[in-house]
Amino acid sequence: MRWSALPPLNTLLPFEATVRHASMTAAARELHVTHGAVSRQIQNLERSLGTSLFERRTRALHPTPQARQLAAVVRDALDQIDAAARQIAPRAPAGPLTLSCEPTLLMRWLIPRLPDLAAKVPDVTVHLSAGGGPVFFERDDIDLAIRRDDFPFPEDASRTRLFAERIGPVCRPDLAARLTDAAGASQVTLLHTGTRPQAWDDWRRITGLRAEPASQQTLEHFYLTLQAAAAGVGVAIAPYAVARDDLERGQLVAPFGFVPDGTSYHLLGRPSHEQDGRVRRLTAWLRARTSRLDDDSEQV
Amino acid sequence: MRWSALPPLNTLLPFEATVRHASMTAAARELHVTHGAVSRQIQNLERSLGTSLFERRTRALHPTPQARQLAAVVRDALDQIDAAARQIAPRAPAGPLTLSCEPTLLMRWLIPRLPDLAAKVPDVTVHLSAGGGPVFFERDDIDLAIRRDDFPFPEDASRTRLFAERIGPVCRPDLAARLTDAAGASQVTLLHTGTRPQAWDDWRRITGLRAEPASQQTLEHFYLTLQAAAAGVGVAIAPYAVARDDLERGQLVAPFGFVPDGTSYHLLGRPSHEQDGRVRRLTAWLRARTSRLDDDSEQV
DNA sequence: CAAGACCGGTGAGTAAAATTCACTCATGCG
DNA sequence: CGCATGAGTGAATTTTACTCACCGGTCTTG
Repeated sequence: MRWSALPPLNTLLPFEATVRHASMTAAARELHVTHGAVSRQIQNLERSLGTSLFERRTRALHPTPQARQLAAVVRDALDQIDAAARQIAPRAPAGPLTLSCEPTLLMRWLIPRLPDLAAKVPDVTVHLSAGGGPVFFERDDIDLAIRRDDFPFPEDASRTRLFAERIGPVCRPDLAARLTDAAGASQVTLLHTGTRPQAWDDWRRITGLRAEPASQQTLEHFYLTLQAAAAGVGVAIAPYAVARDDLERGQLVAPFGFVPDGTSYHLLGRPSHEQDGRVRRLTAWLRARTSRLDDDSEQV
Repeated sequence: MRWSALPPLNTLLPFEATVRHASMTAAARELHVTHGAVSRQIQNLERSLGTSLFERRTRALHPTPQARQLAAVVRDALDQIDAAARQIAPRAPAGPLTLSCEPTLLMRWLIPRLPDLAAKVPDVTVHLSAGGGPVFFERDDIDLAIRRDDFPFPEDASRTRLFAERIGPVCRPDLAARLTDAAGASQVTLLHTGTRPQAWDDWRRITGLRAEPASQQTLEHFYLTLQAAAAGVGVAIAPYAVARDDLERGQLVAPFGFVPDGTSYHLLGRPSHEQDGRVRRLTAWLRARTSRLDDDSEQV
């Protein structure tokens, strides 16, 4: 009998986000779901209340005054619950969190974004550790690890998918023209990476494109390969995530774009830390910052 | 990043009810789910918070102080949301609600409970209408109807299951001895009911018991049949719900108990009234009052 | 002014979550 | 001791949430 008008609680988060953004699509992005999911939850809520909550225009969504008011109440109510939950949650150990990550992703993606991390999640201190392959949380004293799912993850690790791997050839802008020119393509040097020697083969298999190199060269890590590519040594094959900043700066170009190779990067964590607020905030930040990398429209 | 400690919202209602009752089983009863469902939601919540919320003793559950506090916050937060939702929900038309119901269930079950209804749901005025069979909300100006699912319900009606039909023979206490006595059983008069002529056959089929009556008699409605049984005319077959009060008063006894016949009673409503607060409150009251009728332990 | 991007709605299919069912265990009670 | 009661749980099932792929509008842009 109590709370007879209470709407389905699962509709509240999508609703609140939608009102805040005045957009279902934006809310969906924030919540890491599709716009369809938000659309349906809004419909649930409206059906439950028996009222429409938005004025639907074609490109814009206008929350009604009642919707704004309800959203404000919801925000407030959730704030209270969140605060209460925080108080109850076991005090997190104050020490820094150790995050393990592939060397190149670390150097070319994560480190340049540390200032943003420090700004957005000021209460979390992160220790960075370069590493790949199997994760041993206890042995290596690691709290979180970013890994590509090209090997089986520990059974009990918590995992959050971050973004799909997409690879593509990159080179100095002035070399790009040669690649599409049959005569020039055969005079190009292919740059291989020691830690992922099959990358070129993968790319050829996926795209069906051929590459008949004049010569080949292998460097241990992607950051070295990219360095060589930027120096004009040849054409490297690289993950989009690590090449991204160089592409934006114009130091490298990707004449063939990038294609998914079927693998994805995940954030792995100790199951016991799943409800640690710092872990949650760091996870949220990583998800937010990597969601663009997972976006096909960013295929360049 | 906001609300990083927010627990799954669906766990809040079971949690709040469990704290209030200091019992999962009681909370489950209130929410009309099994205790297992509550148990699992509590586990979800505890996992999400990373803390235990109850001290588990064998027969009793003690909410921790933190749990009490969280429950209080949750109550408060849900109150706010409920109030806001109420304000937004379209003003319900003020008129009385018309409830249609089988004549006997109306006379022998609902009418005796009207004082309780008036006490618990004071803001709802109910018009009662005796009727059975197909429901025509519009034509008959009916808002809600209680019906047994022995015929197809309207496609678009909202429906809430209330309780399982259970039938059994009833008679005056002094006649009961005869029924189990082979010689006496054949001298008994079977009382049939016009609106459900196959009830005795159903019962024989379900129980496998035989009844070789000296004579038979048919009366139109169950309330007449029960009246005759109470007068000692013979043995009636009746739904538990309508015989219940007479059994408790000792006017009738049910020497063979009651058995489910596979059908159930449902509350049907106009889909447009589903979010009407008065309909919700009336539905909640009916569910609460009929849940005992649905309880196998009440098989007498 | 057509081509494409963007937004929200939606049918169908799928994944995930909630719930039930049918048990177990532990224990207090007559 | 046998029974009743309340909670936990593995497996199955049902319900709900979500995704995917598409549609129809409309605003933008070359």
